Amino acid sequence: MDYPGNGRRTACDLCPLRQINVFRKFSEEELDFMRRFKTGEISVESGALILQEGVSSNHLYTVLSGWAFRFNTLPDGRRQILNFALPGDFLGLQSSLLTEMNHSVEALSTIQLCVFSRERLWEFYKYHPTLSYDLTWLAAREEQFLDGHLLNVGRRTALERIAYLILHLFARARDVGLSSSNSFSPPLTQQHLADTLGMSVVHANKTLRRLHEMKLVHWRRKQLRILDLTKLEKLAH
Amino acid sequence: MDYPGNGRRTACDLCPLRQINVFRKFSEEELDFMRRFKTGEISVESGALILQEGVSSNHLYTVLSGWAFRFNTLPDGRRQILNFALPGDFLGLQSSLLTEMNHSVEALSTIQLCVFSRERLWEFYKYHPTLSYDLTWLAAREEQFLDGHLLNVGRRTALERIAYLILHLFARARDVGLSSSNSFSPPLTQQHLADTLGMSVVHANKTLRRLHEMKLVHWRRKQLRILDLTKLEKLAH
DNA sequence: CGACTTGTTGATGTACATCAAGGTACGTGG
DNA sequence: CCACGTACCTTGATGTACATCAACAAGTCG
Repeated sequence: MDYPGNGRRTACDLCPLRQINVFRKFSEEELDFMRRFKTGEISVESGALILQEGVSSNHLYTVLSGWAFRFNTLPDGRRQILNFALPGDFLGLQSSLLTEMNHSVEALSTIQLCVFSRERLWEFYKYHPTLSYDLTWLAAREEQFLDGHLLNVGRRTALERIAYLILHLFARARDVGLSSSNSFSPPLTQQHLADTLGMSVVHANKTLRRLHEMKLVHWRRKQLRILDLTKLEKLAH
Repeated sequence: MDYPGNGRRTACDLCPLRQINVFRKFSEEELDFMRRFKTGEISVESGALILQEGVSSNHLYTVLSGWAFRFNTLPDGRRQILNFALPGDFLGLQSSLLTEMNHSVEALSTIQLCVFSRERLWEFYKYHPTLSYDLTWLAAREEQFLDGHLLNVGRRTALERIAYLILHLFARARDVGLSSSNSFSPPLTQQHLADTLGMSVVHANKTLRRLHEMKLVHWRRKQLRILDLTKLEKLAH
């Protein structure tokens, strides 16, 4: 494969993210294209919907700052959180490629988004193979995350599940520079935790408390400190 | 979006699949490219591994006939089935785009595969935007399936989970012409069922039995007949 | 040569004790 | 006020253990 640099990349590089060494450098031509592709920026308040199931949005987004989560609900209200979106993540690709979205996206904090026109996605593929390759790369990575979460809720015990999720979130936060050496600030309630891991809030609370007593983590007031990374990793397998 | 025909497509169209109306028609040029991209065909016996976690394969596959499943395991042997592969599905895209596979793929029946060279995937993007668009489309669809499965194991009851999975498999089999009006033949054991839905075999058996008693399905000897589609759909939400 | 046992294997069915997880309810605390 | 904490009882799910059943292969006998 003669594609240059097989590391992490994103599609948005006119934004603050350019500084972060996580993403590859774009060529002048690509940057120029991205500038024209971009239609604006918006800010969404915590708790507000960014994308809604069933609705086919005309927009594509990348996250500039803040957190969001993708989720799905059953008619009776049961909710499953599918994954979290952090700076550099793409939102709404599904509704652009497939006929309609089958999940919603809600902001977890105030979130800054870069807006792209969905209609011009095809130009991506037509004129910019490197950028479209990146897009598929992002889709494949998201798939990998989902594989991990499915294994997590399907086959791990409650304690292991929380450990795994904490490590996943920590790694993701670290990758975009949102963590110090052993702590970060996921804007999650225990309800979010429960809905991500497929359990009730009560049980999530009890289990998290247990992790607390084991002195592996310290999670209070939206601040999460990892006290024993090695043991936590061993617990999560 | 001026991309022609926004329906279902696959990347492989030199193969028997061309007949199936599920896939869009390829242009002569695309067909020619695909012919050169293809490096051969192989047949894999039921139970054998097609791709293995951690190993970075040099091959990409499309399924010509037969069933397979993607799965992940924990060090102690607990297994989670992530999804099933049917004719027309792509296998091994992750290992081509990302540094390594984080799941394995095993044949559920004798399976015929079309083999492509992983090294030349980049040519896809460089010279054939329509085909690379298709590839991203497939990745997005797989992501949608995974979203559905995650909601399933995370938030549905055991009974609902089985109902949902049966409907999912039925729809997929129907789409590639592997079903009659109300029955098909998924080559699954109850162990596969349990590992897909995140439950024990015993519980899968009891719950399936309950679905049987409710006269919604009839599943014996690898033959699955749906007796009451409407009720089954209502149960699965 | 074909039909009839027998043994083996892998999948399925079922019972029981145990345990993990759920739901309601009501507390505290920032 | 909303998120977190915790107690209580209930229910859903697990694991072990063992019985059954169909499929297949090999050997036996009419």
